[in-house]
Amino acid sequence: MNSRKRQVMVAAHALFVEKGYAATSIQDILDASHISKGTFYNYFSSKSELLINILEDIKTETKKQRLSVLSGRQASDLIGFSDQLVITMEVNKRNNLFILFQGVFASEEEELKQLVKRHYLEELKWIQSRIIELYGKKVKPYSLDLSLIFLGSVQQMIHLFMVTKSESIELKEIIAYGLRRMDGTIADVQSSEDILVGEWFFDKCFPEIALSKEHKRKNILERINVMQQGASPKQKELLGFLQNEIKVTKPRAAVIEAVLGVIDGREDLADLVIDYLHE
Amino acid sequence: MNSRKRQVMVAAHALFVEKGYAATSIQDILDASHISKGTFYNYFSSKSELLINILEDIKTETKKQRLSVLSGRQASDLIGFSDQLVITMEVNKRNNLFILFQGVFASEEEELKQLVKRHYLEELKWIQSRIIELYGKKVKPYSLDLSLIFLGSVQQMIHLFMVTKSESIELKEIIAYGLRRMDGTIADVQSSEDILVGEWFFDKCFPEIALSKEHKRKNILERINVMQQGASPKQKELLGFLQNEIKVTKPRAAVIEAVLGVIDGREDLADLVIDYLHE
DNA sequence: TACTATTTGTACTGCATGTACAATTTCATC
DNA sequence: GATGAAATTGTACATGCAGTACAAATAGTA
Repeated sequence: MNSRKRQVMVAAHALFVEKGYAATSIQDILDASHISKGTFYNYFSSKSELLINILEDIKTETKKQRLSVLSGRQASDLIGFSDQLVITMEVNKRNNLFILFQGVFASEEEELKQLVKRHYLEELKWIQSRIIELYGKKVKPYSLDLSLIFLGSVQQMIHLFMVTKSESIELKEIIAYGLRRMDGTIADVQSSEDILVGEWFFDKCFPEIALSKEHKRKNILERINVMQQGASPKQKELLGFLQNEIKVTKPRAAVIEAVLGVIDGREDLADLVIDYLHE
Repeated sequence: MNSRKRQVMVAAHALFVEKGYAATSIQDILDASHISKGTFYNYFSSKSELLINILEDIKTETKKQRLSVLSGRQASDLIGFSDQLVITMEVNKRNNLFILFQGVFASEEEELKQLVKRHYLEELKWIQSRIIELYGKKVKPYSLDLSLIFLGSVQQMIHLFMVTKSESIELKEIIAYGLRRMDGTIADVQSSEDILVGEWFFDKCFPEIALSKEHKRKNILERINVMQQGASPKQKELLGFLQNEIKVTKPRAAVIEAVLGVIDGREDLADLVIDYLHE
């Protein structure tokens, strides 16, 4: 990316984190990044568009880190999930995203609001899919409820600690506590068969956010990429085959299932692929 | 209150709910309430002070409604708690408080931020004390954790429905679901003796928010007031005695306990009073 | 009616976003 | 090193907002 543009984004990012979005005027950004107003409006049509750029940067950075945490581990590894959550929350904290999002949500910039909304729904969807991967298909009917309870609890706790400026408790502990509660809650909702939102909420209300076929495929390919890191040549060959076959218009389901049968740590992948093929 | 001031507050309140705080300019308020700028600044030193006035109105209104819901019922009545929560959340929704608070939190008005912070901590504290009343002293060590989980889950669900503009689920259902989960969670944390925040968090971090002696006394007097509605003359006499005795510098504990022994629905009150006397 | 308090209208300051554009600098290419 | 296109700058300008100041008009009251 253009170095001037990057320069502005870095300076603005720092200012937003330090003083907040609303409190940072464009003049502040011009001063901090040593550029003129004209140049600024060459690259960004407004302060809010600048923020959109920054947020998208953060988003892709988070996604990358989350995937790298998982490399070499199974998708059904609880520690892996916990680490992913810690990383996510740390990024949020480091970038003051809680405050930033709150400000955006109350602002009048429609585009920004949409971005934050979409980001929220995607994060929720991600937690939901990870919960299914971790706890198995039996929790599927309760997966969205569980996600809401988990995310809500954790965020509420973080919020309390931020409000009281209390540094005594670590993100890691909060998330670990939330995950411990998850076990109890799963047993609870399963035994009572108690459902509030239902697993298909997204598909009904927001088809564009729901895991579309493309979305699922991308997911699978990403997962395969992660699995390939450090795999044996034989495993790599199998994974490579899957990668190509998935992309084909009419994947040969029987062959794929056979290949899946001899892949190490296939369980999570198999679930995803079978779900994908059967749609 | 001065009718002009009220007139401004009503108009501004409507505008804030409709368009949001940030999006409402003072000029909008002047137009809507048909007053001049001069008059506005006679009554309020700024837009944020106006909002503070409105929020305080809403707060006292909520408190009043919450108490009236409880009249004629025991404090340990789960339905009563549920109704109180529904009322609270309905007020929040009607006044767009979620959005309003978010905006405030991201703004630069220190006084407003403090108000919202305090309000949040007080609400949390209220939920905590109600949970103890409802589920007994045995949940005390877990009461703050439970409050955070409950409030977080419910808010997260409401947030999801607001973001997706889905009207299909009622506040009442959400709260009922949250309370059903509470039972499971209580069993869970009790059997594992798992504590994250600890019951004394407020006392350690925020002594001014914690239930001070005065605060507790006020609480008891309010509760007695509620109990007096519709009570028999005899009961009223007993309650009236308590009301006076509590206010005294050195309340006669033995007498109070004797009187408590013959009051209908004394259990909750007795807990509060004994806790108050033993401090 | 006369006195007082409230209310109004208007004009002003200061700061913010955003536009327009001519003047200047930078930089690759010849 | 000269040249021309592209990037960058500085400046002036339009607009809208919060908040101040104050003289003039109005309403309420005794």
